[in-house]
Amino acid sequence: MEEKNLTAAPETAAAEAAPEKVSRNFIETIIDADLRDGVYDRVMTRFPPEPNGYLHIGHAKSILLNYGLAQEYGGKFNLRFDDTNPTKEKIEFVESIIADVNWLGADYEDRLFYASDYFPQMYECAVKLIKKGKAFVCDLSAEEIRAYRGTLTEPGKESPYRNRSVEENLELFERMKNGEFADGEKVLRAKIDMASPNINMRDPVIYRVAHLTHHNTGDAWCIYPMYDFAHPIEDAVEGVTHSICTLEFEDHRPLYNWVVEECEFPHPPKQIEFAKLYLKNVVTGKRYIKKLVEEGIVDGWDDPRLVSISGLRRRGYTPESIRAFVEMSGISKAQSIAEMPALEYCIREDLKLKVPRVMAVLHPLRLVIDNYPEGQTEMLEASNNTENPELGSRQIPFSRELYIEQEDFMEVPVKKYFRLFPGNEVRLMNAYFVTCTGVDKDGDGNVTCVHCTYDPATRGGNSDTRKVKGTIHWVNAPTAIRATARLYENIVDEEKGVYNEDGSINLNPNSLEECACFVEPSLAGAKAPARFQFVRNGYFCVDAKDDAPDHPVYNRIVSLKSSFKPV
RNA sequence: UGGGCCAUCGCCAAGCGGUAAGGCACAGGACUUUGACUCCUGCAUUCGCUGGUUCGAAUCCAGCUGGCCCAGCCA
Repeated sequence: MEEKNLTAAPETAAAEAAPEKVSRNFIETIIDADLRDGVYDRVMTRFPPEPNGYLHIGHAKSILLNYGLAQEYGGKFNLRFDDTNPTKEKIEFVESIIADVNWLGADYEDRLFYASDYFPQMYECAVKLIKKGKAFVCDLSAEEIRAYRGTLTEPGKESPYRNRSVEENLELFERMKNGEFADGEKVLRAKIDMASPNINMRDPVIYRVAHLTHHNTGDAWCIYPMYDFAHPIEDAVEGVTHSICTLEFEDHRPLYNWVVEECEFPHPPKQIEFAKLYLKNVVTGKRYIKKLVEEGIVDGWDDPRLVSISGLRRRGYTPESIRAFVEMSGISKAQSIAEMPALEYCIREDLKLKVPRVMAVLHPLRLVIDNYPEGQTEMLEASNNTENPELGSRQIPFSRELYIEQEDFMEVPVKKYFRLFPGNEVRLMNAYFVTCTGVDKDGDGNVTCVHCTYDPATRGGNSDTRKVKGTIHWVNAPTAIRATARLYENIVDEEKGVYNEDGSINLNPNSLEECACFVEPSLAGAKAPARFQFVRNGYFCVDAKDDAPDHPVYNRIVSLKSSFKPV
């Protein structure tokens, strides 16, 4: 006890001086040990997408994890397209992936690679295996191979072609390369163990014939390596030290290690698996999103309701907020599902001090200040961000006619309502105290206009004599800019989960509300990706796709939190 | 019922034999020219279960239970 306290004191002092110490994740623990034990003397990671679709939030975790690790250890990070299967890959996807990785800020410097650029090395590795008697050309059909593979509980049977001579295998493999065989006619297989309890080790196919034009290598090849053979070679060739992938590849690790060992790479990379990032009540499946796009339910792969990187970008999320979310979510091997409120917290937190806070009225209601001089307009000063003075202030016009939010007026107030209602006084933010004196109604009894009187002594929103409980925002009617605000909600109906019983997506019919709104004149000319807080409403950004000079369009990134819940 | 992996608060997640960090969410309260922000306060006598080892176990051992992944010439 005594002794512990004596030693604890200086440690505590040191800990206070040092930046806050966050616990290390299991991958960092492994890398620390590797560096300490001299297994590696540097760190190189990589993000290896197949260019067969768009990236989503789950990929962001992998990108930022790999990039972050390289940064942390003063190492290198590569972007590499794992393009070994031309049937699924398109240049369109390589372009979108590059754009997304760049936007996220994962800097691969000049190290943008294509697995297909290593086809010659891979071919040489295959020849080497054949010469070592570790690979053979197999004539079995796909169906036969499947049948010979055995099952999860029964061992497989060896291929009748397993014991071909090295010479014959060499000749046949070369003829495969030369295009003498049709697709599916022959494959090259690793010779490992048909009785292995790990099915990946039962003489896996490592090369197949495919007479196809590849987006990068054109018609140079008609044989293509399989992932399990290609990937370890890609990593080894680039000098990757820690090859980080997701959990479903755990069973492939023995094969990964077999390949690097049999191909005799001097500094073999190490595969480490972590759990993917899933989000609750979110659609990430390619074929589901494809369907939503095709049916016109969403506006393309970058629809702001999707969690594709491009969708998040268009929605107004910042790379910083996504990085914060990924860091907040942590790295482990436990299958996990994060919740949207955590992501929303991250973007609010990021934008809080960074963006101007301005006034916009989403659902307008006219307000007339009857005792304000007709035809007069005055300019009032408003802070751009009350929590960050560096953002300065601006002048906003004020006159007799304004718009306020429909929600901010109730003819018959509910309990604890401290906004505008007949007889009540509120503050118009940055302007004056006003008291509601009455309303105008249309033939159906709907309130069309609220009448108030103002107190000239409260200019700027201050009073020496009294306080008001409510402060509401407004825009000056004559100078307001008409705009469209898109209010997004989850595209999935969260009450019932993502999928219906028939497997279709359980859509939220209210996932998009388009408002004809008014914004204050200071927003004139704002261009994407400009972001703002619309005070009391949420964070918004200029839509990158549909915004036009004569018709501004704003996307709601995220609403503000609210503890006001009328019964 | 072969193999691999996982199991700590509603959701993430530290912890690595010395007596349960932190974040999100949530609930109170203070403050407030945003019912926001900020600030306080609360939120696992307990770590899937059952035994065992130990002075001491979330941490070690054994058995069980539950979940995820694998039988593409996809990645």
